[in-house]
Amino acid sequence: MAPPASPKPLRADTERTVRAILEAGEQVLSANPAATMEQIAEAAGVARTTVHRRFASREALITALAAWATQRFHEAVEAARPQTAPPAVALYQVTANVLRVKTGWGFAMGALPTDAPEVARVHADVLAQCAQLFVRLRDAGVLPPDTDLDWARRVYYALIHEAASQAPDTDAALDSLATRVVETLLHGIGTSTAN
Amino acid sequence: MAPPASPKPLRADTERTVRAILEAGEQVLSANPAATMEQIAEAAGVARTTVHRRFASREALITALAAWATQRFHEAVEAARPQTAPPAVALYQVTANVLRVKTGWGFAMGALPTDAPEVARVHADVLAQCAQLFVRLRDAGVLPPDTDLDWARRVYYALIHEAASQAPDTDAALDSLATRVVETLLHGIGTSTAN
DNA sequence: AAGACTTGCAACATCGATGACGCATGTTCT
DNA sequence: AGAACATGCGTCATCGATGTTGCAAGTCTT
Repeated sequence: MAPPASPKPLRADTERTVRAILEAGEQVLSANPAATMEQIAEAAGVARTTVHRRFASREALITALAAWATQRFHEAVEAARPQTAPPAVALYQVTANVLRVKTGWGFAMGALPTDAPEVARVHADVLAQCAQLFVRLRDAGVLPPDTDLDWARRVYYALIHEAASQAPDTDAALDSLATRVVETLLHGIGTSTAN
Repeated sequence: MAPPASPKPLRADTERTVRAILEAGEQVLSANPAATMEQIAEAAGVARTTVHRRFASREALITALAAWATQRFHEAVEAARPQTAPPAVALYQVTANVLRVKTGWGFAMGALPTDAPEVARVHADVLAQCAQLFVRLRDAGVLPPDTDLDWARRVYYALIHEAASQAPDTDAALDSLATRVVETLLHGIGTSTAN
């Protein structure tokens, strides 16, 4: 559907519209997965027919949306260099980057059993990088050797998801949130001397 | 809609059907919030018309579903005596009880901005009890004095939600899960000596 | 067993969402 | 400026989901 080299350079006009629709779609659908095309169009500031012109069907929009959101998510992870940076640093960077991007992506990531080929691949890649990062964290001694890495990853996702529910408005707030997520992930919320 | 003393004792027949529909509704809608009445009816093993006979409209079903799930949730919390039991014990008990009940209630709790009067009241009550429990945990020294109680509660919810994604089949598995949730909540997943 | 109630089935009506056009009016690119 | 393209708007067709009703067969209560 979307070859690496775009076959036709879209007109500036069109690209803006497509972006607006995708962003609005993410926004609206995350709030209500059963939202209508009209609601999405309205949120995007375009006519309903325009949405249909750009995306043949509702399903096509959903797929494109998943691909788009996944792409942005992937970029956020990549930018943290999780493979090469010191694992503790990478963990923080990934957290901050993802929190910046994820302003209500709960839809495109969670509620989407997208069976599109490309999306699944990128998604799996992100998952693998995340898993790899946790392995490095364990090997670096940040996590104990007997850590259940699957549980660790899921807790991490859950914390990020929760933290992302309040959108940070400034960079300071973003860093504050990321710090909180990492701290909670590693040390929990109890008194460190307990148990 | 549902006075404390039920005006007419339902026939055994009817009650079974209603329960089946509610359970199926919870199950199906948590998997797909946009599921049709037919899918719910099918999952409940009844005809679609029967669903409409018991619940006037789709909205009525959703509302009843919210009320029902909230009720079960409330019972699970109550049974742990969060106000009187030692806070650490209560935390564990609440966790275990909720995990037992919540086999895919992600729908009725999260995706439901139900504005029904009774539901909202019970929901608020549960929230208050949870908040109160965290206050008691803090006062008991399990949590540090400067704990952000709102963040603590949200992390707790998120962890339970995550843990509930894999339904425990035995009591042992249930306790194992509850332990894991409480441990993670208090100590995180990092090495305890770190930082 | 008899009456009251419930369920399944089939048929029907309705309504909103989806999707497709054509046309007049902007926008963009060259 | 001029060609090419995108958009908004109104219109129309279609389809699936919702909700209703009548009737025959089954289930529960007493």
